[in-house]
Amino acid sequence: MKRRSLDVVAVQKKTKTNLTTSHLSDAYYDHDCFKLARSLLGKKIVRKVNDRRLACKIVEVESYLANDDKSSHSYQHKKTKRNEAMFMKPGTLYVYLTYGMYHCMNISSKGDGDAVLIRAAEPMEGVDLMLQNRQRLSKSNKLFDKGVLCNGPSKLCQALDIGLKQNKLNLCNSSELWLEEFERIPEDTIVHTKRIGLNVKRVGEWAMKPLRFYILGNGFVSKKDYNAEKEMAVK
DNA sequence: CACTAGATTGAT
DNA sequence: TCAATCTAGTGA
Repeated sequence: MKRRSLDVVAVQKKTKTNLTTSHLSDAYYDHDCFKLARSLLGKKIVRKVNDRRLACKIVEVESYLANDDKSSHSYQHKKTKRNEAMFMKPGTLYVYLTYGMYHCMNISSKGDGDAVLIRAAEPMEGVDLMLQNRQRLSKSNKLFDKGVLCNGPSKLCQALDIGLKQNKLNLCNSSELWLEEFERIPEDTIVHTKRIGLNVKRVGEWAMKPLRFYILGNGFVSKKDYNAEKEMAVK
């Protein structure tokens, strides 16, 4: 009896050690929503299913704020059953169902109710399995290629098989989903532009705010803003 | 309770 | 340009 409990402790210690070497830490996520959003670009999302490792590089994100941002689920810090994860500690995953059939994944940042939507990623590891997931979860009969695997928030969730089961998951200590350091993205190669899919009539000025960030020149972004890119070239 | 619109995707 | 598909949010 005594012997067995010691073994359990040993296993836990070993797991913890492994986690600290690869997982981005609590401290990493504890930054305001703008700063975290931009720093997420170039990081690697790692998903483990049935001992298979899937991974992709984050190339596009958006910030959603809890104050006056009418487009945010946490608008005016309103907490509901759906958006609870946005108010949990930085590094908590917020997954929600949209249009009755798709999922989107966000990461809670510092700031009560603020979160970052992961909009697109570049497939890196386990591409075959990601293709299978997409093929299985989408209704399409067509065969997908690598280019359209993760170039949208719900496509990404399909490719990584992320749904409501993963809502409220802690990215700092989960063995099924976490972030790793990967590539440093220089500030001057980050495009700042308005967010996608917002109803201007309903959201007002917040629909125009530059709260979408993506890696300049990356081919796995969901939608490029050539005007914003041109503006950058001038500077 | 009835009704509406949505942080999307894929087909026409 | 439009349908799929369903729930949170709103208002009676």
